[in-house]
Amino acid sequence: MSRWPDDARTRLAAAAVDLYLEQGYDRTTVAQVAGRAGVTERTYFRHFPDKREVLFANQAAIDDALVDAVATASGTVRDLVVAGLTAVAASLQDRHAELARRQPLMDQHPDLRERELAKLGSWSTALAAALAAHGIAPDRAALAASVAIAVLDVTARDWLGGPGDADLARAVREALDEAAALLGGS
Amino acid sequence: MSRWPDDARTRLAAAAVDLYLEQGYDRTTVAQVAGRAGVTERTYFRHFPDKREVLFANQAAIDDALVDAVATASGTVRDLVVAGLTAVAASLQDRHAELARRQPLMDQHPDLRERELAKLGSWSTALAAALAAHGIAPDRAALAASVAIAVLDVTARDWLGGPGDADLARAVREALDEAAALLGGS
DNA sequence: GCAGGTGATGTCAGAGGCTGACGTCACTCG
DNA sequence: CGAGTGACGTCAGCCTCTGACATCACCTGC
Repeated sequence: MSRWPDDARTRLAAAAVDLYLEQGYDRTTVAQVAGRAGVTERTYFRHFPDKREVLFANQAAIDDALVDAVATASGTVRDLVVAGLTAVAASLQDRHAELARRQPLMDQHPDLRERELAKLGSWSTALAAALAAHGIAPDRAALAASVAIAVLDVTARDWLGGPGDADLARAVREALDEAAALLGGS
Repeated sequence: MSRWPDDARTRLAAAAVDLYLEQGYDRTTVAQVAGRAGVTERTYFRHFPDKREVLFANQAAIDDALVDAVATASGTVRDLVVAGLTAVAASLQDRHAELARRQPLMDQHPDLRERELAKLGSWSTALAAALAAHGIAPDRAALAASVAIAVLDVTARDWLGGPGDADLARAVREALDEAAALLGGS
C-alpha cells in the first residue's frame, strides 16, 4: 500500500470535467480542481502544464495510433490518409460518451476550442510527417494532412452530436469524397 | 492637438512585434510593451484582450472581406469558395513583409500558433455561414469551409517563406485542385 | 463663454495562473 | 541498512488580466 493513492492524474482529469461542467470553466480555479482530487494546486501543475490541458489528458495516444496506422499502410496518398483517419476514428469511437460530455465546454469557451484546434494541428503535423515518410513531397504531404484533419474535425463534431454507435470511420471516408467533389475540378 | 498622441493601438502593436522579436515572447511582459508604446499596462488591456491578440490586430477586416466576397459571388460551391479565398489572399498579399516578419513568432511559440489557428477557425466559421446564405446545406457548407481554410493555411504559410510578389491567390486555387485530386475518388 | 457629457487614459487593488526552490516521506535497490 | 528516487507538499513570487474609480482634454448645447 503506497503512500499516495494511485492515479492522481486520473482523479484530476475527472475532477476537472465535473467542476468545469458544474460551475463553469472560468468560475473554477485550478486549486478547486486539485482540492476535489485530493492534491494541492502545485501537484496539478506537475501533471498538466496549464488549466486547459487536463481536458485533453489521453489524446496523446491518438497521435501514436495515427502515425502507426499510416506507417504500416501502403497505396495512394488517399489510402494512407484513410488508414490514418480510420485509426483515429477507432480511438474516438469507443469514447463517444466521454467526448460528448465534455464537448459543450469546447463550444462555450473559445479558450478551450483554441486548445482543441491546437491538438488537431498536432495531428495534422504528425500525419504530414507520416506521409512524408512514404516518400510524398513535404508540401503535398502537408496539404493532404491539413485537409484530411479538417475533414476529420468537421465530421467528428457532427458525429459527437449523434448517437454513439454511428460509424465515424465510414462518415469520415464519405466526407473525404464529398469534400473532394465540392472543391475540385476548376 | 489632442491630449493623447493618436493611435495608441498602432503603437502598441508595433512595440509588441519589436519586443517579442528582440527578446522573445515569454521574456517580454505586457508592461514592457505598454511602456515602449508610452502607455500603461492597463491601457494595453483596453485595446487588446490578452497578451497574444496584439499580433493579430488588423486581421478582423479580413473576416469582412471574406464574407463580402462570398456574398456577392455566385456559381458552384467551388466558385464561391474561390471568391472568398481570393479576397483573403488579396488582403494578405499586400502585407507579405509584415506577416513574414512576425511568422517566426508563431512557429516558435505554441501559444501564438494556437491563436493563429483560432483565427483560421473563425474564418472557417464565417465562410461556412456565407456559404449557407447561398442555400448550401449547413453540414456541406461547414465541410467545404473547413477544408478551404485548411488549404489556405498551408498555402499561405508556404507563400510567407517565399518572395513577396508570388501570387498567393493563384497558389491557393492550384492547391485546391491538388487537394481534391489527392484525396478524392475512392 | 460655460456647464455638462464623453472618451481615452491613469491609478490602485486584487484574484488567479503558473513557476522555482526546497523539504518530506515511502519505497527500492544494492 | 544507507543512498537514491519519485511523488507530493509548502512557500514565495511574477505575471496576466479585471474591476472600480479618478482625471483631464475635447465637444455640445445653451
